[in-house]
Amino acid sequence: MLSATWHDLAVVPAELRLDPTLVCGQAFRWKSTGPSEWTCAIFGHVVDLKQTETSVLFRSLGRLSTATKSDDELKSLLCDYFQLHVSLTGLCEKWIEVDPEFKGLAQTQLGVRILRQPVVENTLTFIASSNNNIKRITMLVDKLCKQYGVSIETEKGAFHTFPTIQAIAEDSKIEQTMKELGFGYRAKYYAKTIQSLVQAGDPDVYLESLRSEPAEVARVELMKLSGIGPKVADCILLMSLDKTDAVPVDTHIWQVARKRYVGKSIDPNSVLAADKQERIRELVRQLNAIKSPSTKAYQLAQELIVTLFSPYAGWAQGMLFSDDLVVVPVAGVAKRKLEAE
DNA sequence: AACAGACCTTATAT
DNA sequence: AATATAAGGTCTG
Repeated sequence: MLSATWHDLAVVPAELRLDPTLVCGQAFRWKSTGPSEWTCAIFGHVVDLKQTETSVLFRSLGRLSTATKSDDELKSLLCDYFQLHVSLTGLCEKWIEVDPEFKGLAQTQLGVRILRQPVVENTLTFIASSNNNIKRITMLVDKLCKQYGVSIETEKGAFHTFPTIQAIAEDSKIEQTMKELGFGYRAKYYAKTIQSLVQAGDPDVYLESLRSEPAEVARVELMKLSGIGPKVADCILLMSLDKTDAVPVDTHIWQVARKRYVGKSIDPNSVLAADKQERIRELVRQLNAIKSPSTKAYQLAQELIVTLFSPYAGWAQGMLFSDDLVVVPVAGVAKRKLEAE
């Protein structure tokens, strides 16, 4: 079989670097298939990506009969997925004006973007993320796809699509199946969430309709689903529902916020309005007073990051989070900086 | 409204 | 080698 030819996504490395973007804990299905090469079954295709010195290339290694044949259409799907209409370098410039210390991140984490992922995939994936680690989340998502997804054969082997809600719903014993796959107590969350999504009509239509709702409304709706609390809801808002100011706060981002801003004074040259500067001082004071993680502590960290980096605070969080991870090349497993220290 | 405790499973630390 | 701790939290009481 003749290999498909590469096409150019036309994006410079400063705007998109695949390696950190695809392993920084927002997407869990891209497989490293070569130096600076990544492969995943998505949009009905097995998409192959390759980072070059000047751009990112893509090609389709195979597809479902229902998927588009057009390279241009696939290209526009990928441009949308990587949200290439957003200028990351432009955002970084703004963030540095507010917080000069962001300059370091703008160098080491440049090219780390927030993806715009299919809502169903993101929702189901992040239910597996609670009280869990990236390595096992990756493994579980892979098992989910192999269990309920569709296999597409390629020259690089078989890749499985992310399953539809309907495909999972056909299983009359979801909880039992997923327990056997290793999901543990989260299996019950899935059984419940799948059930309520099916009852709501077309799950894709419903979940995507949340894109046009205000963030607060969508957040409340998401949290009605079993296994989705405030943190996971914020992940879905940010990574699927276009809420660029949604800032998922976990134990690490809370620590990062404390470490970066407690005890630091606001830069005199900051372009932030006076009332925001005052609010930040107050938030930092309160953040300093709370020594252990709690709902309140997380809310403070969240408001602090939003106040600093709005209207794309979630994107700034993405770089803060990625910075807190260090990739161990040998195992290919993401490990925490703080752990290593 | 706020706050413990429990919780599947796996890997790493002690 | 047995045991504790932590992992992108959520649910329950």
